[in-house]
Amino acid sequence: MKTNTKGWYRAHEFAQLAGVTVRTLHHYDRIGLLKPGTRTSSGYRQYTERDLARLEQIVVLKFLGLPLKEIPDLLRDESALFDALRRQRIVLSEKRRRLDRAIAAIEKAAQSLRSQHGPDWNLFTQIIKEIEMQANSDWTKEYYSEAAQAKVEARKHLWSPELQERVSKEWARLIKDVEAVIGEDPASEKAQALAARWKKLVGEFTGGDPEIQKGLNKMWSDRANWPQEPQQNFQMKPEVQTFIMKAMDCKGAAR
Amino acid sequence: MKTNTKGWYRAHEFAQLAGVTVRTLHHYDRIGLLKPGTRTSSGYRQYTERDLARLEQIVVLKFLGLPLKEIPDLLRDESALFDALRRQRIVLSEKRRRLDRAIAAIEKAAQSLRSQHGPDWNLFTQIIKEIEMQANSDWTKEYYSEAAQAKVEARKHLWSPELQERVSKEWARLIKDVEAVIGEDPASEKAQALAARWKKLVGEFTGGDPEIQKGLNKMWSDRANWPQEPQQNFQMKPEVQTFIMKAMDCKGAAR
DNA sequence: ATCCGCCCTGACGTTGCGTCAGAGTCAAGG
DNA sequence: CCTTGACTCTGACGCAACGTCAGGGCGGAT
Repeated sequence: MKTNTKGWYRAHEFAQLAGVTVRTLHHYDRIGLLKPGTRTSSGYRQYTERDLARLEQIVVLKFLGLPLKEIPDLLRDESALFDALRRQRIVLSEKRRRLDRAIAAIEKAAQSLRSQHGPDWNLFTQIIKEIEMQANSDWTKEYYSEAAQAKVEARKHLWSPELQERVSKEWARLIKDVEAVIGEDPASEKAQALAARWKKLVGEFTGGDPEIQKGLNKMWSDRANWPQEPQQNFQMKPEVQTFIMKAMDCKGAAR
Repeated sequence: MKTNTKGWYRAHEFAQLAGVTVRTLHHYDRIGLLKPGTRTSSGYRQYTERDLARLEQIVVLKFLGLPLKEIPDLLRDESALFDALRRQRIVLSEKRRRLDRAIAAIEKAAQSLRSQHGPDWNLFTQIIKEIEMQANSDWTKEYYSEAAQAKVEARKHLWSPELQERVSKEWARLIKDVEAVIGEDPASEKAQALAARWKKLVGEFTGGDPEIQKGLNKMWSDRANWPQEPQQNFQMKPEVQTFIMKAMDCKGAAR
């Protein structure tokens, strides 16, 4: 270990070794991500070889787009790390798809604008809006934070085909059942039973993650179709949705 | 124009029409990007059909990754818009390349980790660092803001081969000349003449853009090699750089 | 009259540092 | 010994584009 003649690094050299700035080191220190083991009597940070190893790991994970506040956990728990990497791969692919769409939009627009003599905003807007629509058909984008999106994506892959099969069938039956009693009192026992089934299914689908459920509810609150993800289409009439919402509200109020 | 029975939209409906949130409208109002023409006596925003058209344009440009604060200019000046779109395409491609690298990193790492029985941080770190290096060989990333990067990229394409040829030759000569007088007084006339030539060349290379120059200086201040962009290598000894910096400082002080 | 839904204006939170400002420290040169 | 000059430290504000309360009005329907 040629840790320099002193046996430790000062901020500037340490930062250069890892290709970051001194400010970054201060930041990491403050948020507790990387604290130098010791300080001099005058308060100078003393970084060691071990700190360098950790910093390099941090830099790598940051490069992969992982948020700083998750990194401590990931460095402590290997399985969490692998999990995060799997999720992150999916997130990154999705980001790339979005970028591709944006690039395609620019190119298409530029093309049509060159062929015209002047700029045609209508055409321009239309072209890009079309491509935007494609993006929006990816429903998670609208209702989930990036972190939650990752979770959703991760869950998708945890889903065994059988589980998918079962849930989708149950959902179809449930929707049918609801349609049958749609005129009745949302506070009736029948309706309440349906609401309970509904809640349970949502729980299975979301894996009990409150963040994912929140997004789902948000979606239902202004759209009435289910994501057409695998092959199934859980489209339901607005009344079905309204009814269930009411029934669940009753329950909440009756609590 | 079926602008609703009232002839104008309230925040919520207007927002839904354009696929944004009310908060977004407030934001755009505050920053002056999109102000409703009128307000009711009680302060309610009244959006018109024309506002909708503008908002749609804004949404499109935002989708393409353009910063909000540039959008007003772009909507006013068509040539500026085209220019921005050209630059943005380059920026987006570059972003995509970075994403690709990150994805490749994860996949490579995952692969090698699967073949091992346990996780091997060294290997892992190494793999990703390699890929990171590729990214860093793209020098602009380290010293320019995204906006400035776009400008740099744009300039690259404006560079005629002859201009490139000329500048690179001049630069080589200049470096040689500086090496010859390196022991002398940075305030001497000779040195000052060289500093002037230096400044002029930097001006030609950067197109006079202060932001690009700033990045260049930043780079010089902690590294002493020129980007090996086209084929040329403008590597110079640290002393050369130090000397020129001093000479330029003298001039600044003598002002 | 009242209720529900929508509207308003602050104002703080987020992410990862950049960028001063003001002040102390350390090693070398005069 | 004192002065530089190169580093170091700790705040604290800035940025991009809103999200998310909090606290308090408006408007139309019942």
